[in-house]
Amino acid sequence: MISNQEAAKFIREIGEFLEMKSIPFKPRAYEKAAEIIEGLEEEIAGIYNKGGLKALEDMPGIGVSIAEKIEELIKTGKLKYHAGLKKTIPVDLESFRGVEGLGPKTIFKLYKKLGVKNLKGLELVIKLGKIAKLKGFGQKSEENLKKGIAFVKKGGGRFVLGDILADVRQIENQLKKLKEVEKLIVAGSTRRRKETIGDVDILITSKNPKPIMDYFVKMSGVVRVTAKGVTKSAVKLKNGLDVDVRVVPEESFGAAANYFTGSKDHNIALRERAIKLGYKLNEYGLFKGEKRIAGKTEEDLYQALGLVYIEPEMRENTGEIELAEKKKLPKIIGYNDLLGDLQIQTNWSDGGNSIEEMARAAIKIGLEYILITDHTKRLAMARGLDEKRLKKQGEEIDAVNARLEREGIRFKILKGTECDILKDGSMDLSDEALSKLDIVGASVHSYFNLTEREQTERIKKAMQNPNVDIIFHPTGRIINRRDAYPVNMDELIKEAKKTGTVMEIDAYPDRLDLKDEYIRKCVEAGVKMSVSSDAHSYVHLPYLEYGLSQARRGFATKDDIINAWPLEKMLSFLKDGKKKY
DNA sequence: GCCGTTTTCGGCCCGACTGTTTTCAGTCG
Repeated sequence: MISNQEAAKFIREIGEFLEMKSIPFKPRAYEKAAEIIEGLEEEIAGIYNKGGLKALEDMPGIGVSIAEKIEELIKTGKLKYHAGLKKTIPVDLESFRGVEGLGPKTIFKLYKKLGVKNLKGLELVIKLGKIAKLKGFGQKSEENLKKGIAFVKKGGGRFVLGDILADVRQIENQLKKLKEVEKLIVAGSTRRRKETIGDVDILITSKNPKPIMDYFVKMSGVVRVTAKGVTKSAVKLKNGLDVDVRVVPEESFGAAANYFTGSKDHNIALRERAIKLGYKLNEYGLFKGEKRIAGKTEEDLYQALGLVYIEPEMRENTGEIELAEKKKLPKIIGYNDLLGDLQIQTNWSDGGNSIEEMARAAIKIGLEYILITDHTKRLAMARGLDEKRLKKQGEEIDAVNARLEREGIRFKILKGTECDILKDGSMDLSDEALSKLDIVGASVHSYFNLTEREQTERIKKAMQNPNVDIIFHPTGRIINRRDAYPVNMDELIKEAKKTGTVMEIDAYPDRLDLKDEYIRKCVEAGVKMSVSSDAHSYVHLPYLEYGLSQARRGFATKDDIINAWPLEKMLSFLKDGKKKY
């Protein structure tokens, strides 16, 4: 059966072929449809099997013509229209994907003039020095293509937010020190807190932008200047990160902030809304004819469009605009709302610090409680605890709690575990040992290659254990390194609801597991979640911020996140939830 | 090709920058 990715690829390529032929408007329609298909959570083949052509046509951006093409793809795995186009222009579009500055028109020109059909062919003609001699091309175009190819081959270049946010904040602070800089924000996917970001967009207001641009392109760490103008410059840093700076007039700051924060889909939806209301929206403001009616702040902009303010993390055009229109946007959890951290490893297993060190670090960042969750014996590599050592650890926790109390510190260390879920769904520790803990977390660390059915049953069985309170990092993915294990999340969420089990949002920067779309599903299903750092050292505690970003992207409120609740409320919720089951 | 509070035809987001041109096409966000 054809996957959403594959179907989207066919549709997108049709758009690109039509673009090569300079056919107006159709390319956009195909591109849009491809994006819709790619973004679907459900399998398109499943949608078709359930509801037929009609169900496809009912999707936004997909009409009769594209629906029929999808039908053909699902039924035959092939698409005649696509094949016909590819026959007349036999280029491997996929191979060029991601090369900067190389769009359909250029690919077409290279094919017609030089017979280039794929990336390899392009590399060859570059080597032969044929590009620069082509009409419309020059030395620079050849250089840029070369660099673009090298970059793609190096691995695409999306950065894990948590890996580069510190660098970004440093640049931010450097620029803020310039006296010409008035207002400054980091916009783009960084502001939306996407789990990975492609580049960084910085927005500045200034009456005298030239010195800012001069400074920016010479900042330490800059290896290449890709654009330098009066209002826009762009550089590449040593670590491969692209950073753009834009200078905008003060009165346009809100509109520009909105525009450069994106997402692109959110912006397009806002612009279409503006047009419907008889306005025009661009990065300089909201205009009625020639007159600017809003755009100094984002708040006034949304208001003028008849919307309540939408937090950056929610701006993905996945329903937030409709909710804002009806004033039904949820009040998402804030960055200071956590009272505890429910996943912390110590030097009892593979952590770097003692229980007391972790506790004192948590106190310092304002938390009121933590749960100690060292690994269990199956993870021998991590010096996992058996029942005996777990009992001993409990004694140490009691001792540290007593010490803190004597010092008059209001703080509680809870006894817990990150218990391995074994292959058959049973627990790595005895029920007796688990029942003595305050909170039990359970997680998968082995047999990632089970079938979806087996993996789903395995985790469901863990949820059915009356001692298990939270499923840690429920999908096991590591961003940029390892995909989630195959598992049916809808079924797990249903089972979590049924059994009163909490799902974790692991805040470790390359985990962020659950991801935003699953968080939203939990919110909708009324399944509670925890946001935890998974800290293996006290320096990891600030990772909670990334978990909160993810929770906000998933529309979670304080009410959805149990460690935003006072200790007693949280503990009694966990007890009751499992008892009912 | 898609869409609809200007609806079943006639619009489709919009501006900056680059590299090549010598007024603009292509790409990007």
